[in-house]
Amino acid sequence: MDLSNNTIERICKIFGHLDALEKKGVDFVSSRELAEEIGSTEHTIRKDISLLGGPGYTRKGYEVRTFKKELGEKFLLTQKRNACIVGLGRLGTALLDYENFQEDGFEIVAGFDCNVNKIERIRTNIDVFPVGRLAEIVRARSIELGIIAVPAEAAQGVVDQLTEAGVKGVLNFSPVKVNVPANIVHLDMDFTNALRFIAARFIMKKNNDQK
Amino acid sequence: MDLSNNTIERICKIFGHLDALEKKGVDFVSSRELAEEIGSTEHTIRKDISLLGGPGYTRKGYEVRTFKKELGEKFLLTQKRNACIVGLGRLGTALLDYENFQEDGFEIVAGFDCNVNKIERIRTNIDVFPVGRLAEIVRARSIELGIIAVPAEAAQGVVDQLTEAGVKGVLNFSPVKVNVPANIVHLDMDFTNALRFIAARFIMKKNNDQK
DNA sequence: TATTATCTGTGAATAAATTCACTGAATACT
DNA sequence: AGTATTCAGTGAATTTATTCACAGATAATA
Repeated sequence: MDLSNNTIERICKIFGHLDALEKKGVDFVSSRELAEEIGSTEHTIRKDISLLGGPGYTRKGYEVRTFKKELGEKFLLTQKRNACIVGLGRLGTALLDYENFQEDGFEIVAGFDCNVNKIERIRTNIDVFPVGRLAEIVRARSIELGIIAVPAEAAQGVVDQLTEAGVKGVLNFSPVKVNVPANIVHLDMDFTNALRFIAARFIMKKNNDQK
Repeated sequence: MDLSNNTIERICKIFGHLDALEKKGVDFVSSRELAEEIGSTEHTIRKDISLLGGPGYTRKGYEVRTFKKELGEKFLLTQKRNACIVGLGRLGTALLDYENFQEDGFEIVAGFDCNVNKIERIRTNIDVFPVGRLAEIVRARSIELGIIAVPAEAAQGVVDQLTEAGVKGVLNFSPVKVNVPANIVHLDMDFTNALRFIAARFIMKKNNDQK
């Protein structure tokens, strides 16, 4: 099984939507509805799902509960995955109690910062530690995912420590590209780039409309 | 000129990297170096750049200063773009003084929240207002970009108000898909989906390695 | 029970994105 | 000088992703 990044991204969105539907008590959902919800086409969705062999029912669509369960078992979040946040500035502390993580199978089990004063001041029910204890805690708590919320200049160092300590994935919020070993998955979320992207898109749209 | 989203995304990353290089005092950069930095190939980069008609020099590459300037003029950030943040919880306030925005041509000129107590308590040099004044302030301050940091259930309503008031782009941090009119550019940044994506990728990677 | 409508699943067709392969040009080196 | 090297630019080839088109199946309808 070899899914493209595009497919994986859509599958993740589908999973989120199935979760919402399940909570609403909806039993079935069609490829058309899913497509509309996640911003794609029914053809693409069906192709994606066909790669997973998911069972769909004529004139009904996919059964929300079993389909979600299947996706969960196949590669998502059957078991809880432990994560940690490194860098407890404004963004890091905001992420520390971002409730949606917990709801969705990800548990933040530790926070780290190099500034001990900051650590003492943080009021949260999540344990916080100095960065010096990172490797130790990552191993002790079976942390699989590292979330980077440190300033640009510190990001690569933190990533190195995390991968050294054995995390399997890194979500990078710092505004620099980080290098990770080939066997580690990582994703950059650069807010400035996101704004640039939006600005660039609407400039282009304007140009095209003028034509 | 009709650039694909992939191309635009790469161009944005290139722009960011050119900015960093300029600050370091580097004069020229090759397609190979850019590719490595943004995680692509030199071929793709050259194709992207050729669509813009950027001038490259034999055995030297692209001149950092002029190339960055060209990109800026073409569609990015020649002039400052005003943005606002709606929702001043932990994430919203963190974004309020995310310094990188200012450095990069985006200026947060207002924050909004429905909870007046919260508004009064915020200590920042950015003006904050009740959501009721959103349309008024968006117009008065020529706000082009809206950044959504409200809870899921409030997101669509805020987006509607923002687009009604005339913003051109929306960056959505809430964990739901929002609908925008066709002429508005928007981008969803769902943290949970990002973690899911990473988890899914590394599960797949593990499966492939076992083969 | 027959008919119609709707939805999946999938091979084929199309479109899009990436990579290749090569030309031309300027620098560096001998 | 002359030669080798490195880099941009670009049409062609290839790969990848999306869309189409239709068969098969079941539910709804009459």
